[in-house]
Amino acid sequence: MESNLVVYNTLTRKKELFEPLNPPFVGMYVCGPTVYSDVHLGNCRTFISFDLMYRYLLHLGYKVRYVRNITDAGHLEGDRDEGDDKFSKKARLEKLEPMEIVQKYTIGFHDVMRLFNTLPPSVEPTATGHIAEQIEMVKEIIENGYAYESNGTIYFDVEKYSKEYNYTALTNRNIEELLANTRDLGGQDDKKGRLDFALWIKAKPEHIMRWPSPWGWGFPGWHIECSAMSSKYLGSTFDIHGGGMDLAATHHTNEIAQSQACHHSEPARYWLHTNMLTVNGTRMSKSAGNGFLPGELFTGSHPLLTRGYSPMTVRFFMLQAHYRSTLDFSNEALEASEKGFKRLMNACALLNKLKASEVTDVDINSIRTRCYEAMNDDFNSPVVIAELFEAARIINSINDGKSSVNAEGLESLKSLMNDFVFNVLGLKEETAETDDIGKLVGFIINLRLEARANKDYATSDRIRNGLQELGIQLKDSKEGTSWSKI
RNA sequence: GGUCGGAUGGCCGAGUGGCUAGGCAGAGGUCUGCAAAACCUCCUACAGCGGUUCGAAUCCGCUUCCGACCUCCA
Repeated sequence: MESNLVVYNTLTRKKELFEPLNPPFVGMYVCGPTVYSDVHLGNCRTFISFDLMYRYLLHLGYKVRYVRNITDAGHLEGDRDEGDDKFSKKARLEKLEPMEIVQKYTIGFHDVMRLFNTLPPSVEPTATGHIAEQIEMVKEIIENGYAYESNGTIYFDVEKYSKEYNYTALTNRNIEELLANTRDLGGQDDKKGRLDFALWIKAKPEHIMRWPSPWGWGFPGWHIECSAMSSKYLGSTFDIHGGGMDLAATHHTNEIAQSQACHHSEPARYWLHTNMLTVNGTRMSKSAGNGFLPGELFTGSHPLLTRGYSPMTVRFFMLQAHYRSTLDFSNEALEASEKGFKRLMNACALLNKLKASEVTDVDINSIRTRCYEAMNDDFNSPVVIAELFEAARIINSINDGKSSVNAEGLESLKSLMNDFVFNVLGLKEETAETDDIGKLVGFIINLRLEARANKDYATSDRIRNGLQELGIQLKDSKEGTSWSKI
């Protein structure tokens, strides 16, 4: 299988031709959410970005196994041995069992992902469902000499590892300086070096989420789950590993170290990182308290919003920016996206009503070519959208009788929009009109038509204005009156 | 402090050596009973200062400002 897809690889800080290990199969692992609270829009952006990539890879004909985990094991709030695990803390606050918390927010996450029209991953493994695999991996890392036990907790020995491997490959930082800082500040915990991180953590008496292990009762460190689950489902080396940029420095760096220490091979060949969603220029995050919840966005209940925006408006808004750029959130930007999205959807709807002519004076194939070029250039969805607006202009122009297409051109226009708007970008029409409403509106339109024929414009306008208030907009043209939801 | 990434027209955002996206907003026009939608036209920007070049928003250097990561976070 041949493709010209080029992706930006964080490992090399360059765009590289994407060549799967075993075409046509592609293995892609994306770090999923920690389900101890509602996902916010920043999380959603990442998953929408990877949904775009997943959809495009599928569109190109790859057989993709897309693995996205659910983190549901009790990781600590801080990096130290002190403090609660997030689930237990939340469980106490909500007076629930930790696994009730997990269930509640997992369902919430899935609901939101469905609203955003993301395709479900092929496998969605949970950390708690793979404790045995994690323990096995920790054992192997110990056997290979890259980890040590200290009071029932197992730490990864970063200093030792960094002598043989490039620990800072993803971030390009100077390991000597990092280690130097480490020793100065050392002293807390039972670690040898402060860069060392826990693979397995001994449970304190108050910890509810705990499992037996060769080192006593405990729970896995945060990073090991992704290493264990990605290698289980995708092999010790797979094609794409993705996640938010904030995970690169710590989580992904440690994942690479664990996998290398265990399997002696790079876990993934292409590391793809999505950029942050910002509010007033600052990163949206759980801890900063500036996170928008999807629900607040859809209903407009967030204090910073003047009104609500639909899931597809938000998806479209996000796809209008490249996944590696930061994207700033504002009312104005959302409003602009909402109008643009409707324009695109209206054009798609019009497409089914167009009639073919004998001649063609529009060029659809070059638009399609440019869409592929854009997607092949590191999934450049904003450029694809720009091209689709050009197609929308053509569709409207044909509808106005100012341009024409032959049957063949009309078909390629239809497949263009179907492929890119719906399949690749994953957008969908939200104003699914039921037959009943359609019949009702049709009946009212006919009544109004009679009024207009009698030049009774007062009645005609009253009907139009009334419908407008109910969210239905009438549009008069030579061919008759059409309508759409506002 | 270290590492990395930014600064694009009224706003949001692509691009990244010559052809100078796109959406929204704004102006004018066509159409229309009037609207709406649509179409056409206009508004043509790249933080500042130097340098390289026939040519730079795009490359190089400096300056200013902003952000992310280095601590849980997509």
